[in-house]
Amino acid sequence: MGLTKTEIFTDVQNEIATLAKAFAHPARVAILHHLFKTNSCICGDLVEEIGLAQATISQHLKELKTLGLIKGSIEGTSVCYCIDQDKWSEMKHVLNVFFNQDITSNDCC
Amino acid sequence: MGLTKTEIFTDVQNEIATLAKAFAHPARVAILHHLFKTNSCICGDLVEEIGLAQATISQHLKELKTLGLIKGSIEGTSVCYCIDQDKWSEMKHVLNVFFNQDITSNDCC
DNA sequence: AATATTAATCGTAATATTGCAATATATAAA
DNA sequence: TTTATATATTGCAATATTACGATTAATATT
Repeated sequence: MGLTKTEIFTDVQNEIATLAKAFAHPARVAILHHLFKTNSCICGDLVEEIGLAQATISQHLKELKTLGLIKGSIEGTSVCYCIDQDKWSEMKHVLNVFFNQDITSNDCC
Repeated sequence: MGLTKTEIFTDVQNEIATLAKAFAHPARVAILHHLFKTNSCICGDLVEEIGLAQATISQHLKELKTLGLIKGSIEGTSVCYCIDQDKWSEMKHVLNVFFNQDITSNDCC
């Protein structure tokens, strides 16, 4: 099928999955890495930096933008992208709550 | 294509993407939620708990097991699954290093 | 206005993922 | 040994994702 049955899961479960999907492709991880490293707004450099076609990078940027993790502002003919710090913090919080479930659990097998 | 070009990314980038994929589907998040909540080893209850077919749950369990995040031990006819605490901690560390890149960066647009 | 530059979008091909019925396997119980 | 129970595997069908060339759109430059 390939169709996730989102309706049978909780909102939190769906949110975690949606956020995780952002990092589930190395190209998007690389884009975020680069945006952090340069600490400035990058645009077409990403195409050069990462070895993928412009259309592909643009598509990955769109996914990250749709999620709200990055934002872009037009500067002349180019677009300046950067991390959305607020959304990034929010994402970290949601995922950390999930990741830190283990603090009270024990091994059992 | 649908074929990720893993060779053009760093090992860390690929590792982050691979780990994130584990959480990129709500069914796997639900499985992990349940394994934590019961704090004991669950097997076929997951099929009942989550509303997916046995074959589907089994497939998701396999993915989590392949990644090493969970482990299963045979107990009679059933299989007892639980979180692999060591691998879980390792995963948290890798992802947190990635998530905490933001502490030194500023907004720029 | 004409041209160059940059990024988004469209269309398409190929691979991946999700889900399930059916079947296989393996152990427990009778 | 037969039967029941539980899980894994196989074989699809359908949808999603990845990637890219070509095109479009929008602004800058000349």
